[in-house]
Amino acid sequence: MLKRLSKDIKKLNTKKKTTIKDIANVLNISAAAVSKALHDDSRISKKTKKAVKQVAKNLNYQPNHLASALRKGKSNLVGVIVPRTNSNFFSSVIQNIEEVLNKEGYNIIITQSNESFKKECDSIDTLLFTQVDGIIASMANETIDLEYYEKVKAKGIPLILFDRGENDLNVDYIGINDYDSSHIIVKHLVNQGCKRIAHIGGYKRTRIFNNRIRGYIDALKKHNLPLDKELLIESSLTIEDGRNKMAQLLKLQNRPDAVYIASDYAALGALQLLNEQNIKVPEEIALVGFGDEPFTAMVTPSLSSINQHSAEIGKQAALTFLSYTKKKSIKQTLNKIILDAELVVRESSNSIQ
Amino acid sequence: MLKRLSKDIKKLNTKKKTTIKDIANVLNISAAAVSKALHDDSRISKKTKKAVKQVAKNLNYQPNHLASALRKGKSNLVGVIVPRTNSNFFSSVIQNIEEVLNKEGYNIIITQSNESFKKECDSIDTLLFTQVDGIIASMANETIDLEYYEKVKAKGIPLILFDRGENDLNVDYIGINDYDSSHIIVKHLVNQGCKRIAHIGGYKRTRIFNNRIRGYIDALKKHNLPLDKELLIESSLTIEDGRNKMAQLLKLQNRPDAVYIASDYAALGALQLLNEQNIKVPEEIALVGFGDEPFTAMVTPSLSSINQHSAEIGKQAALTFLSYTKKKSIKQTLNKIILDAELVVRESSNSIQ
DNA sequence: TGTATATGGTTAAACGATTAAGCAAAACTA
DNA sequence: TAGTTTTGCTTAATCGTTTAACCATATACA
Repeated sequence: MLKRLSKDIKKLNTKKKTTIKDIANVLNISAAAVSKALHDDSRISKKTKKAVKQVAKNLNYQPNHLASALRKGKSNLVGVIVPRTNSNFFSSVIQNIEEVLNKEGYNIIITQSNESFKKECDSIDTLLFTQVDGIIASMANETIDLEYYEKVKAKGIPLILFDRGENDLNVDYIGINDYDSSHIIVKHLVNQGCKRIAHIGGYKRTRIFNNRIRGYIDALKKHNLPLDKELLIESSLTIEDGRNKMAQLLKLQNRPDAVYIASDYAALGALQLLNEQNIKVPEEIALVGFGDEPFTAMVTPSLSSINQHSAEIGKQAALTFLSYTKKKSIKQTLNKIILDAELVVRESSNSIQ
Repeated sequence: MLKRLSKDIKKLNTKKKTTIKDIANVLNISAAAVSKALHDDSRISKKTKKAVKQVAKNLNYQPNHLASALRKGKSNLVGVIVPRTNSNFFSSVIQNIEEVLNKEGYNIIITQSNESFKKECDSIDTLLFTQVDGIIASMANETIDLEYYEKVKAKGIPLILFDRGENDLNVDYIGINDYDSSHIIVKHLVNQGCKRIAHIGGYKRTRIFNNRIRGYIDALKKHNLPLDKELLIESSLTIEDGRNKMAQLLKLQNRPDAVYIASDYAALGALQLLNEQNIKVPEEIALVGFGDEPFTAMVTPSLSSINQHSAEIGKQAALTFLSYTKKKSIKQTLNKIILDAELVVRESSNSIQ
């Protein structure tokens, strides 16, 4: 009796969130009925449903997501791990993932690894701790050890990789055809009359960059151009490093007449150096970047680049995750979606204007 | 009996996650004791604690975050809303928020409003639905109606705003001194000998941009410069619009000799146009941007800009949130943290080199 | 020796929503 | 009219963790 009283007092003091129980009390029905009514269960009469929804609105009822998640064993949360968010590619991918998943009642948790392996492992732990229903990730440059991702797989949580991540994990992957992209670029440059085409590529250990390098090498061969090792450089692909590696190329006795750079950011650094040194682009040296970041259209001269279809990658990644939620058994299979990339030709590689 | 059997079979089939109950069973103690042991409760002996932790490790126990969140009434999740993530400022703020909060056991959910009011409202709903313990936000350009934020306040969920968001909501705010920043910039330009200083500003309705505009006007007055309405332009501050508004300024009979632009992105657009038209920066027109994005140091000529202390803003925002978690009663008070901004002088406004 | 105080737990009730199982009343069927 | 089906709910268990309240035993103290 006393207990009940203190409880009632408590109810008066604290603006408690309304629960289905509160609704049930008002209508003198069971909480179960309320739950069912809110979910349009066929076993509840239209009249009751209407009443329940009305009261829910009046009391400003907000379902307790934690409770239903606990009961149902799923959180409706999807974790997204990206190397960084401040590139247009990743933020666009994220935006599209969010758009698709929100419609299906999922929310996303974004974490950035900042290209750090350790931070990436922490992110995975964090996401698992938060009981996400799935993880969509693009790996950090540093990541070679896949143990943490195996952990996710072992838990039976759907894992989808995009862009960075094609590897031996045997999980779904969405990305563009990096090997072909290199072919398209080299062919374009050859058509422009270039004969000494350099490549400032990413780290070979990262599969996508390795594919671009392989594509570059094979494309040279295809066009009967010799492979000059001085013209093939590994880079971290930041703006600064693009600048540095371009400086390295300029020091060569026999300079390249074109440079294909595996990232727009590095290409921007390279372009700035060329501009400063009054080296004419594309006349003296043609330039092609990768990623089609918005600024490529805005710099002078504008940068040719590869459109990675970030929106489509995001959508496909989300849809791939959703396909698992509809299956009964979660058996991860290697399911690669490889999109064709598209070369956007701009001033930096277009001499026939 | 049959029921119990089927349950046991189920246990064999599905790799069920281990719970505190499983640990309790192994050690023949109660689940409550396990819970307490894991939380280093003083009423549990060292011996038991040690045993519990050992078994937990062996069984690869991962606490069910949803269950504890439900029970404790808090999710240990903090929502972060930003206009977009693909600017260095916001991604740096986010990174620092995350760093501080992770240490205290909080995770963050990032959502981007894409400068859309509607998307921002959706984000708020989403975050409330996910039962976040707090929201740290920077408002979209569009946002004038504060009803949704009032909703957050009404629910008693700590709300902290940064950068965009100084307004009448009466909640904590962390930002830089925009008014003073304008003064610093104008003073610097005057010192460089500039006499006709233009300002491409943001939308007046957004308080921070309005403060920059007010600062600009007052600073002109202070230095006995006339205010020419033609030289004060409102802009969306994108790269494209920076270009357009600069074109507008170039059309004037009496061109400015300096332009102070309220965003580095717009400043970049302006700079590109000037470069294309071979207008010398800073000799003919000096340029100062805002935000100190990394690319300002990389463009030619490098752009002078205002350092907004993104890292510090992120840290302070996180710490402000944490201060609420330690208080008993959540009484939101207007608590502004205004950081002094810092002008980084680069080539675009430095004629005395 | 009897009482007080630690010590080291246990029990059981929550948190809020979901859901399998049950059950009464109404409606239909033959 | 008896039996079956449908309708529309209720009951009670459950998700995994936390925590207030309780209890037994050991130790301390006078």
